[in-house]
Amino acid sequence: MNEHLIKPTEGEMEILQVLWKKGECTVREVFEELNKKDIGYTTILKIMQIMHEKGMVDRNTSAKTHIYKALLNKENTQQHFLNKMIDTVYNGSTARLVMQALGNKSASREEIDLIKEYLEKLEK
Amino acid sequence: MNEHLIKPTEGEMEILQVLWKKGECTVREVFEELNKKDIGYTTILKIMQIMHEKGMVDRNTSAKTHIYKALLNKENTQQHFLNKMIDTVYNGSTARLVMQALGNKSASREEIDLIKEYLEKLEK
DNA sequence: TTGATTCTACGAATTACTTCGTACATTTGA
DNA sequence: TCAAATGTACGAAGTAATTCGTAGAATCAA
Repeated sequence: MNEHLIKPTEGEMEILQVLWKKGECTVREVFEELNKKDIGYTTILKIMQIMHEKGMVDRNTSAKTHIYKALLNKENTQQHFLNKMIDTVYNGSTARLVMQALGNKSASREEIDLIKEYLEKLEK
Repeated sequence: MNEHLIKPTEGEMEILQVLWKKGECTVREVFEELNKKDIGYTTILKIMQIMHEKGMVDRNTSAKTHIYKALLNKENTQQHFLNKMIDTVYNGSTARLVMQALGNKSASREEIDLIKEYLEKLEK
């Protein structure tokens, strides 16, 4: 797999999130999902066209309004970013990353329980 | 604190890693530490100069060879990247990130034990 | 002392992402 | 039917990071 296929930019990543969540989308749907930021419709369109050129998304152009679909696998893509981050930000230490993630306020009680369960399963 | 102060680029991050690890460094030391990649000496120099303009590093210019030192706090900076990643890559779920990190081959037995200990401590 | 080395500074080229205006086609609905 | 709305395509400008060549100063070593 080509490198660039699994290296979406930040903007591409936001669009991928929407595609992963909703399955298939028009540009307008993505635009509306993201419209917290003030960013133009044609900007989203352009990025999605570029993603198509790069092979990150598939699109159905049989109707006037094109329907887009992610071609990148969510888990692989996340893993890619995770590995890169462990490498460049945590100097290769998964444990450092995990502990920092757990230590911050963003990990709730439920999340921590979830993780403990997961660890028990990993044991076996 | 200005936004850009805690948003090093990828290249800047690699240099910060070295500065955090070694404390104080000349450009040449950073260059040598990173020289796995084939990247020129003046490139590193330039980035470090830009980091200085941005206020990310301090430098002592009393001698011909300048000595650089990180001004960014390691933990804050890592936290910043982590939060951003949880947000843009894991849709806000810390647990998803942690479990994926634990599930991959990069988490060794020892690292997992370390994390379990850490969780026990968190309990109290 | 003087030639080689090492260093900084500067500037320019390159690359890549983002952003949006505009043109033009299609669809819709009054 | 025809004006408004909605859509795509295209190109160009803006922004930021990376890369390195070259010039000139300082240092070093024979």
